[in-house]
Amino acid sequence: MPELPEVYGYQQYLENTALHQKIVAFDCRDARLLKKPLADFETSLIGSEFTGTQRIGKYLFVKTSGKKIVLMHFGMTGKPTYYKEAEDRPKFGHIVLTFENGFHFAFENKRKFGRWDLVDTIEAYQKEHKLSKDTRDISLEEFKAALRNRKTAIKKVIMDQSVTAGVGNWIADDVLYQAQIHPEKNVADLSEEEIIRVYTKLQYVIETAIDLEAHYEDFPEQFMMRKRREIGADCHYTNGKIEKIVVGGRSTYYSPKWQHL
DNA sequence: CACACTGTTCGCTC
DNA sequence: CGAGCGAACAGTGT
Repeated sequence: MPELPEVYGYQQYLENTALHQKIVAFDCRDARLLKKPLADFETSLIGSEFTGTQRIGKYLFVKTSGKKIVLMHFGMTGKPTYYKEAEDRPKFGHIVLTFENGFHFAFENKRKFGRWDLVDTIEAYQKEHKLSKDTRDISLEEFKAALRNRKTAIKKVIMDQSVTAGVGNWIADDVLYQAQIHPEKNVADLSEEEIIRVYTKLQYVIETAIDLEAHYEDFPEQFMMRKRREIGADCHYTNGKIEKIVVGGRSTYYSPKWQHL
């Protein structure tokens, strides 16, 4: 599920449920979800509180009253759930915190691609992992600079978290559909005007998704989100059909009549 | 049964 | 060193 708009929602959810409460227990069923030893999480979290959040793309940093910042990455199938009764623990709630008031915060992760890490500073993490600025915060000039010297398909480049943080497979397809650019078009062959169009639609698609709380079925009809999983759907802009190809190893939906190479 | 999947990371080549 | 590429990771859903 999570691209930038979903993680934006998870951030709001966490802020509205889990801040400023003493953590009394930390339970993790599968240590593969933890990038640091379990004992480090226990030491850092038990007795502390979450105090605030900062999100960069799909990376959610949760500040604590202790020394460490918790980094939550939801992978492909993650989401948070706040609940009261122990028996309501979600089936895939592999990491669960318990607060002093008895409520729990679960990190659901069906496919176990999600991760929790402990970091000292967000800036250091960002630098070390070459994580770009959040897509909503990147300027046109910064975006242009990040594209310079790249020589591969535009879709791969906008999905690169070191170029702009937050774009995933679905958003990328919609951005290029709205910008009328073929997903396999080489970045080096894009005109200045096309780059501006990509930047503008990147902001547009993400703001639309945030406004609609990432409920893609509620998107206006002209969005590619509405056509996914429906091969051969009608293109909104032409009398052509939507086709599915593979770009950078990911399923890619586009309209050949609308998006030319 | 076979295949697809909203993401990241690693190892390899150039 | 850094870009590009493909595989690997894990488990569920169809």
